[in-house]
Amino acid sequence: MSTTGRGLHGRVLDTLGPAITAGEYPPGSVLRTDELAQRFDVSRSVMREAVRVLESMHLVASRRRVGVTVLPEQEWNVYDPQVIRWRLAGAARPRQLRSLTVLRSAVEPVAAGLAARHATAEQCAELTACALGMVANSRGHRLEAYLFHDVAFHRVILTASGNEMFARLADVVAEVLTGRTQHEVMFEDPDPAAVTLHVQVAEAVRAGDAARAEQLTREITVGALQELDILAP
Amino acid sequence: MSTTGRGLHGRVLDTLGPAITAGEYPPGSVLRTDELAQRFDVSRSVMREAVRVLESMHLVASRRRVGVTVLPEQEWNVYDPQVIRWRLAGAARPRQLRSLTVLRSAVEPVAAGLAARHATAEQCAELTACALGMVANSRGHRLEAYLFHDVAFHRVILTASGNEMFARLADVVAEVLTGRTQHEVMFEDPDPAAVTLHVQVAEAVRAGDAARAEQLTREITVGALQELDILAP
DNA sequence: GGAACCAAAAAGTCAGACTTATTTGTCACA
DNA sequence: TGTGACAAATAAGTCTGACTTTTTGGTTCC
Repeated sequence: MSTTGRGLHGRVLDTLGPAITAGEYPPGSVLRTDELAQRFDVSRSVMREAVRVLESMHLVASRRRVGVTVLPEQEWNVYDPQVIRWRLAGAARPRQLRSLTVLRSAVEPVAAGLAARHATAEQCAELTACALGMVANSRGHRLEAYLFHDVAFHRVILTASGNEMFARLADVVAEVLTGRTQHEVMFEDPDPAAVTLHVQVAEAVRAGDAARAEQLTREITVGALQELDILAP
Repeated sequence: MSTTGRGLHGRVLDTLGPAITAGEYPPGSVLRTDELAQRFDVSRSVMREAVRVLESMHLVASRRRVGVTVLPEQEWNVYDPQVIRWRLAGAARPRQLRSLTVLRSAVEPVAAGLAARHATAEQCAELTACALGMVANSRGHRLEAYLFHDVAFHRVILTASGNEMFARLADVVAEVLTGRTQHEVMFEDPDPAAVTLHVQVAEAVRAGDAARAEQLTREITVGALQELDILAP
């Protein structure tokens, strides 16, 4: 499913990346390239490539005569899909899921508003199809099929916004939605109110009603926040 | 000021990164590692490290027997600070500035709302100081000092939100604000209404009035959108 | 006690030989 | 004529060993 895997250096990253993002090496820890190369049984060149990638993610900094230093969390490129995946796979998963859901609550309503202005006829059709698919699978433990349409729905919204920054969050949102279904609400049918909201958003986008699309999407994301007990008291 | 520079591979990236993000090599273009190494007069190991970094940014994909293929724009990690810097430095600057401003308009109001709930007394004080600094430099062509406080203001809002994803956008917002001043409005004094809004946001955050902080910040970002002729008709 | 100097350590760089996967082209066979 | 298997070419991938450069920390001398 996930990650690079391509090449030896990718194999090393699959182990080292999750370890670092899991906080296994506290910030300030010093690693030595040669020792790592030995530990992973690869040549120094391969290990150097792996370190370079970690460095470009700001997970570590390499300094002469010192070694490879693990950087504090606030330095990390937390928008790097790879980093996000590593963190979602580790103990930081709940916190990562929360921060991503808050990000969603900021981005998706605005994206929906823009989609209402910029969506093509084709995108409107696809959006409606997704909403209908959600309705059709909203009862009777058809969570897998429901999730499929839910993910597709949000992906269309984000790409139809016409903003590349929003569009690039589609994969992240997909993983949040998938993760939520697979952990919290796995056994219950989805909230009927949420399903209705999706249908209404599709309508609003089709009608070109930006304000309404934004407001309705805001209600959807508020629901997502409440699921995680992130409330506005 | 900017970029890595550290090491030979960094030097290579300083040239290759901007070239690729500028679209100098159309998507699908094939580069060969050996040829690049020759062109930049570095060893293959160094060039491989550079390619690995570009690969982790999803700017290129390396495949055996084929070469290093330039990926289409929609694959790029557009949230990577390095990529953002490269694009801001090139011909794509206006478009990049626009998409980032739209992102700001989505994120900052929500961040301000969260800041109103989570900001410490110290952060509130700093925010007020920033707002006052803006007022003090809002007249008489003191744009540099004004910008300094403006940048600091937005940085405090984003970090005080308590959300790591928002906090990591502080540098990006800083560059947008700086870029805007250095190009568009360089010679005019800032809009008095905008200055007032900043003061009011600081007040709202201090008072813990999340809804008001969010609404006022929304007005600020709407102004930023209007400056770039991104309107809501 | 401070400044200059020296030695060690670890990353950085390079060159060359070798391996492996993938593509493309060719040839034989149906 | 089309199709499948096989062979050759190609470029990335890997490994090794020697060398360079920077930085740090200690030591010595004034």
